[in-house]
Amino acid sequence: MCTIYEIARLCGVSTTTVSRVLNQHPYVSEEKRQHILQVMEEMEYTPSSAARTLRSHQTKTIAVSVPAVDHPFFAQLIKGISKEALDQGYKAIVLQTFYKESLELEGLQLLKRKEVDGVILGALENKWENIKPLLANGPIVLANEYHQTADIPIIGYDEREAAYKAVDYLIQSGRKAIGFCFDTESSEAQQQRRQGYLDALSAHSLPLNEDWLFGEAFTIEDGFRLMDFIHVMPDAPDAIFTGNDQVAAGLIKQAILYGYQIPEDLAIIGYDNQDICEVTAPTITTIDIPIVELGQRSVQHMIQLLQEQKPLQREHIQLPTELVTREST
Amino acid sequence: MCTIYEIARLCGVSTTTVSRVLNQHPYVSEEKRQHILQVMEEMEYTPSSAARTLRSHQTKTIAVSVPAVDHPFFAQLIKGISKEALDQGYKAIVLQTFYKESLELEGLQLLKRKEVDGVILGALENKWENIKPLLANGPIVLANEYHQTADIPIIGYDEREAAYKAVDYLIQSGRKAIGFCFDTESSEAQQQRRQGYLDALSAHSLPLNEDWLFGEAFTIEDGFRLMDFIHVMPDAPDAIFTGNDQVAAGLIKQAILYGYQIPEDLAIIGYDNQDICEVTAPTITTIDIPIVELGQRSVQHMIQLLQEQKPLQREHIQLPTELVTREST
DNA sequence: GTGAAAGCGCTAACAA
DNA sequence: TTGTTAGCGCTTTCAC
Repeated sequence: MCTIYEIARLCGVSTTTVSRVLNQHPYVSEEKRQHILQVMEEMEYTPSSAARTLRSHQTKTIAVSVPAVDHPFFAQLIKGISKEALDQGYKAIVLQTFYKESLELEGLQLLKRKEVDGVILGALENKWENIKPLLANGPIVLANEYHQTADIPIIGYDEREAAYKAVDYLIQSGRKAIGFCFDTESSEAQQQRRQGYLDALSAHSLPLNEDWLFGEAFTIEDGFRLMDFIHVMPDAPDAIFTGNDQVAAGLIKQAILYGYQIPEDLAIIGYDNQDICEVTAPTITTIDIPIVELGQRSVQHMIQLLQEQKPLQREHIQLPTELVTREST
Repeated sequence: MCTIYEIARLCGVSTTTVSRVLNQHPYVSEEKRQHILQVMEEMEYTPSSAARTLRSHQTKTIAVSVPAVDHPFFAQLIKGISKEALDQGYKAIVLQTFYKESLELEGLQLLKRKEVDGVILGALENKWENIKPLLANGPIVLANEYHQTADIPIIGYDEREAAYKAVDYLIQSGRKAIGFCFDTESSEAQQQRRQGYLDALSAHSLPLNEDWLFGEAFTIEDGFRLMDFIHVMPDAPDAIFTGNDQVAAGLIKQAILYGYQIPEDLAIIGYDNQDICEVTAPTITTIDIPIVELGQRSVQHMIQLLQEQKPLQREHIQLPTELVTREST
C-alpha cells in the first residue's frame, strides 16, 4: 500500500502533480502524466478512499433501507439499485429495518455520521416528522413508497391506478364480493392502493364490506393463514386483490387444499409479477411493476441530486404498471 | 456538523480529552467526562467516520459478493450477513457479479482500496489464483462455496452428504434413472455435490448416464426449458435431483403441463428449502440449509479475523443440512 | 489526569 | 505548468 508521496518521490515531482493526474486535472505535461501513470501501475498504487472522503466530504456511497432483503420485491429493488450505483461509481450499503421504526432510524444515522452521501428509502416505517430533520445531513429519496407532503423526490408508480385496474378487471369478469389485502395500515402507498380499490368499487356501485379488508399480509404463510380465515367466514368474498404475489400464492395453495376451484370459486390477483406467479397451479394474475428500473431511477435521481447540490424538491415520478392476466382470474 | 475541536473548546479541554471520552479511555475525570458527554449531546456531535478510518485504517465495513441479490438463496444469505454485521457495528456493502469474473474482480478492488475491511464471497467466479493475491489487502471468507486448497475460512455445509441423502432417498423409493442438475461446472461446491450424486449411484450399483447431467440450471425459466428438453428425450430419467428449488419448481410446472404425474412419472428434489416449495402443486421435496445462519457465521468469523489480526488459516466449517420430504417424491 | 503536537493520505488555494 | 503548504477530523505518543 503506497501513497501519493511515494509516487511523487519516485517520479521526482510534487504530490500536487500526482494528485492532478489522479483527478484528470488539465495542467500536467503529457510527458509527466505518462510517467506518473506508469509508476502508479508498477507500484500498484490505489488511492485511499478514506483520505479522499475526509477531504472532499463525499463517500461515494448510498444507503438503501428496506424492511428485509429476502422479500422478492425488495431483493429486486436492491438488485437495480446496487447495479446502477456500481455503474456510476458508487457503492450501495444495505440496511434492513425488519419493519421496525427504531432500526430504520438507526440506519439513518449513517447519513448523520456522513458515512453515506444519501439514502434511498424503499419503505417508510417512521412518521415523516422523525425522518425530516435528517435531510439536513443529505438527500433522501423515496422509492416505492409514497408520502403526501414530504419535499423529496418520490419514485414509484400509480398505486391507485394499478389497484383500480385490478379490481375493475375482477368486477368486469362478474365478481361482486371483492376482498383487499394490505400489509401495514401506516404506509401511504398502501392507502393509495386502497383508494384505487374503493374507487373501482364505487365506479361500479358496489358497496364496501369492511370484513373484506385483510391486513398484515406479507408472506406466503400469511396467505395460508388468511385462507384459513376466509374459509370459515360466513360471508366470504368471491375474489381477492392481494398486495403481493407471495400472499396470492399462499391463498391459492391453501384454497386448493380446501377444495376450492380457482378462479371459479375464488378469483385472485397478486401484485409485483414475481417468478412465483408462473409456477403455482393455477398461475397468478398480477400487476407488473418495473421494479429493477425503479431502483435504477432512484439511484440516477440521487446522484443527480448529489451533483447539483441544489435544494431537495418534491417531485413525483410514476413508472407504468400493467395488469398481467393468468389462470387465477 | 461540529468537530471534536468545537466540543473541546466549548468544554475548555483539549481535543485529546474529548477523544478519550469518545473511546472510553479510562484516564478522564468523571466530572469532565460527564460535561463533555452532555455538550456532545447538545451539539448533536457525531464523529466523522472518514477521519477515524484515515487514522485507524479500519472501515468497519464488510463487502458481500454474490452473483445476484434477487436469487432467493443469496437474498437470504445477505439477510443474515447484513443483520449480523449491523449487530456487530459493521456495515455491509453488496456486490453483484452477475456470474461474471470481471465484475467479481472489480468488486474485490474495494479491498485493495481499503474501502472495506474484508470480503465474504458467496460464490466464486474466478480461479483462485486470481483472487489469492488480494489476501494481502485483507481477509476473505468463503460462504457457501468450496475450494480445495485455498487457505481461508470456508463456511458451508457438506454438499456431498446433502446430495447423497437426496439421491439415496430417490433410489430407496425405487427410482433407477436419476438425473442431476447443476449450475456451473466450475464451482467446486457443485462438484462436491455431484460427487455425492455419483457416490449414491455407485453405492446402489447404478450406472451413470451422462445424458442425465444437466448444466446451466439457475432459474424457474431454466426449469421450464429443461423439462421441454427432457420431455423429448428418448431415454428420460424417472427422477431428478435439481440444484435449487427454482429449477425444481419450473420442472414441476412444465411437467404437469405435459401431463406428467408427479411423483409417479417423475420424482423431483430441490435444494435450499425456499418458500416456493410449499406453493407448487405438488409441493417440493428438498434439502434444508440454514442459510441465514450461514451468513451470520461468516460475519462472526470475519470479525474475529479482523480483530485477532492473526494470519488467515484454512478452516472448514460445515453446518447441518436436512432432507425435507414433500409431495414431489 | 491532561494537553501539545504530529500525522493518517489527499486536495486545492496560492505562489512561483 | 509546477510546487509549497495548510488543512480535512481524529488518535496517539510523549511530556508534564
